[in-house]
Amino acid sequence: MKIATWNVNSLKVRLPHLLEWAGQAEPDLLALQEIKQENAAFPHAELAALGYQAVVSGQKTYNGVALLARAAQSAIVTEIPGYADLQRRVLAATVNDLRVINLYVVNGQDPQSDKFRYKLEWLQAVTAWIAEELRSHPRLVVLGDFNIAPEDRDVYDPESWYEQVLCSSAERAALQRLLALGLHDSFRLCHDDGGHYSWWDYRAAAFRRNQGLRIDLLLVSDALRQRVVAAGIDTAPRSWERPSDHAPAWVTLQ
DNA sequence: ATGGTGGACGATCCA
Repeated sequence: MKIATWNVNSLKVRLPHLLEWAGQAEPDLLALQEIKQENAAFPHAELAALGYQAVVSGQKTYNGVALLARAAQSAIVTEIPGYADLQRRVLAATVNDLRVINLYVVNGQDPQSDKFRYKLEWLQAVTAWIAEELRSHPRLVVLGDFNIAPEDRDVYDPESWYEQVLCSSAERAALQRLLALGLHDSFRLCHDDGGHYSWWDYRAAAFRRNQGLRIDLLLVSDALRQRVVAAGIDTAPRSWERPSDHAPAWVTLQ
């Protein structure tokens, strides 16, 4: 089973890339972030033609997440329990024998900003929710745009990113608290080296120079760890015309 | 060089 995540940065603009990539890569399950459109605008028909059924938590202008799957999805959750949030950033579903949680983690802008406080508060609420989900769903995948590079080896220039947003110790500690629930970064179960990134700034020719960060993650629970066969990031779509600033990341499970 | 680009939307906000 192949599972993937992709921040498409506007599904309206990126639908041709999505159809092209999904048609080639053939994931069984694909989590999307930053679709930036309302549920009513979602391109169900185009994706159904590729064999996908979608569940959507859309929002106009900003945010918005979706889950595409070849199999039926059930027990849909679009809110973090007990945490009032107008921003559409989470989507959970049960697919086959897996529980899947799609996250578009708050960016945070700058460690001194109000948005950063929101990021940490949001991560705390999500972690509490996932702890609860794990109790009833031991076979859990948490995937999405985490807006956190877990370690310096996930950053092209750690010195210039030191204590900057996406890399700060406060964010990394929050991610570690999530992982400590019994989740594993599937990419790191398969690869030890640096230089692998999933996001490159649109500016300063960052992709051409491979100046990126690995911030799009697929976490698997203890019960799924032994089923991980391979993991990777498909950088090709980032080189296509008018790309998302993120590349799709994936994991295959036995 | 304290910038640069891109999406949404229609002046800035967000990333």
